[in-house]
Amino acid sequence: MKLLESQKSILQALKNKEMCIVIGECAVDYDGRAHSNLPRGKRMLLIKADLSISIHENRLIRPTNYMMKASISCELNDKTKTLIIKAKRNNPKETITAEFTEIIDINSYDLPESNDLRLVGSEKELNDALMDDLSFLEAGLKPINQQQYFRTGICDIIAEDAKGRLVVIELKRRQADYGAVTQLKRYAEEVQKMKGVETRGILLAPSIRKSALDLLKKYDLEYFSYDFEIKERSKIKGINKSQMKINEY
Amino acid sequence: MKLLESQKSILQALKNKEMCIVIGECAVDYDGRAHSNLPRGKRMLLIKADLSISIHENRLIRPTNYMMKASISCELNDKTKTLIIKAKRNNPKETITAEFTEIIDINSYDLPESNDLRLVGSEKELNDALMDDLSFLEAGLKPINQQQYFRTGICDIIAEDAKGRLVVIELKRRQADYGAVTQLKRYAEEVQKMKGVETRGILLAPSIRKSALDLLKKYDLEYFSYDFEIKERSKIKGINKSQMKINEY
DNA sequence: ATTCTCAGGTGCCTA
DNA sequence: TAGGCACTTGAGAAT
Repeated sequence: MKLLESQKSILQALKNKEMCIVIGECAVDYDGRAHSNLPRGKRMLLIKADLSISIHENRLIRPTNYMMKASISCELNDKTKTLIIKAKRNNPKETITAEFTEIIDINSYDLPESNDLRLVGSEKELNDALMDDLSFLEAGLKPINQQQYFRTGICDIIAEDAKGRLVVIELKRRQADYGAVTQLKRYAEEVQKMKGVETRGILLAPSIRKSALDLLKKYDLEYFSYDFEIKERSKIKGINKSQMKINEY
Repeated sequence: MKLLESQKSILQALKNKEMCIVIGECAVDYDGRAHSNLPRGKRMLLIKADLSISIHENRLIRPTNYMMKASISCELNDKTKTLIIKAKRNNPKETITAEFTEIIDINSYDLPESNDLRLVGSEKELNDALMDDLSFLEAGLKPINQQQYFRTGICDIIAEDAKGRLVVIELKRRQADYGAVTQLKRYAEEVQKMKGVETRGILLAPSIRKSALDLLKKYDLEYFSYDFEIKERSKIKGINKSQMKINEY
């Protein structure tokens, strides 16, 4: 495929905000937050309407190189007989240079930009489901706040238990790790300090890494496991407190 | 484009391990770790040689739906006059169903699978650069171990300082956050307990979030900032200890 | 196969 | 704009 013709196709696609797919032999350099080099080889370059650009090899889901909200240029180098697609941006300052020695195919498509993926089973949704009925987790538990911003982070749920103690809840949709425990610890401390009231911290997750459980115990926090299912909406099916010997409150 | 013809193209591409790009109007359902639904719309479906599959809208770098190492099938539904591409896998058990009501274009390309991206500036590389000359960080600092596996994680660097104290070093290639501090804290405690020797913990990062620095101080850990540059190899340019008032050792 | 961590993480939201 | 964090995180390395 002629390079001049290719250049015209790409510029046209950019102008029309069409999804543009370039197949060809290229070498790719990236410089910015890191530095990478991809030797000459056959790849697919993808430009989207929002000026995101990515270079895909014939493996993996993630592209080898990528940039969002790029300034994209496409120029011919008459000396080297190559077509050079450059993507640049500031903040962070970075550059992708794809030098095509051969263009195998170019296709552009007018695909309307949309954003209508409906996702069920996110943490946010589980959070809402839990807030609907906290007594499910423990009798007498009443919701106070959700997604409360602290200096040290964002606390999933704050509630009050039957004995009037504050309860900080950190919810995870998958196995809890160290991060989950240290998050909960931070929020529990924050609440304790702010309110000066005895505060419990509960980590709620489908499972927990053994070492994270050790840390949790050390911090005097509690862990409950739970199951959930996802159909039309997320639904919390059951809570199991027996995995951990908890002092009876 | 005829659906029957499309089906043949896709099956052929799968057989030949070609990168296959399908453009068309489709609705996509995902069920597995979560559940998602994408209403009918024009999109690009990408199948690669390693049987990874992804559905891209005309925006963002990441696909709306994706699966790696999938079992991919492609069948006609004569009643609904649709072409159905299904991707399945076990562990985790999940399914993507893309139902095409219209195929706009299909192209397949024989792109050899390769894996030759050379990336400079990874944390691993910076780690190696630092290990080459730890005295750069502090006079008299001697490396003992690198990437040591603990029960609680993997410690970047362990060294011994001029006074014979153990030093645990956590290195970050970008701004240090809570996670970096709690990681370091864990490893420092682990080493302290194992060896029964006074142990210092040093966090080394280009910068640190203010709240993370507060936590670090609370834990009696140290923070040094550093600059690095990435050309052929990563190189640590300088270390600045003055950002924090550190007790003189 | 599980565990663990990095990533040029990306993307979303809110103060 | 920066902070904080979820993500069907993905991807690789080590156990």
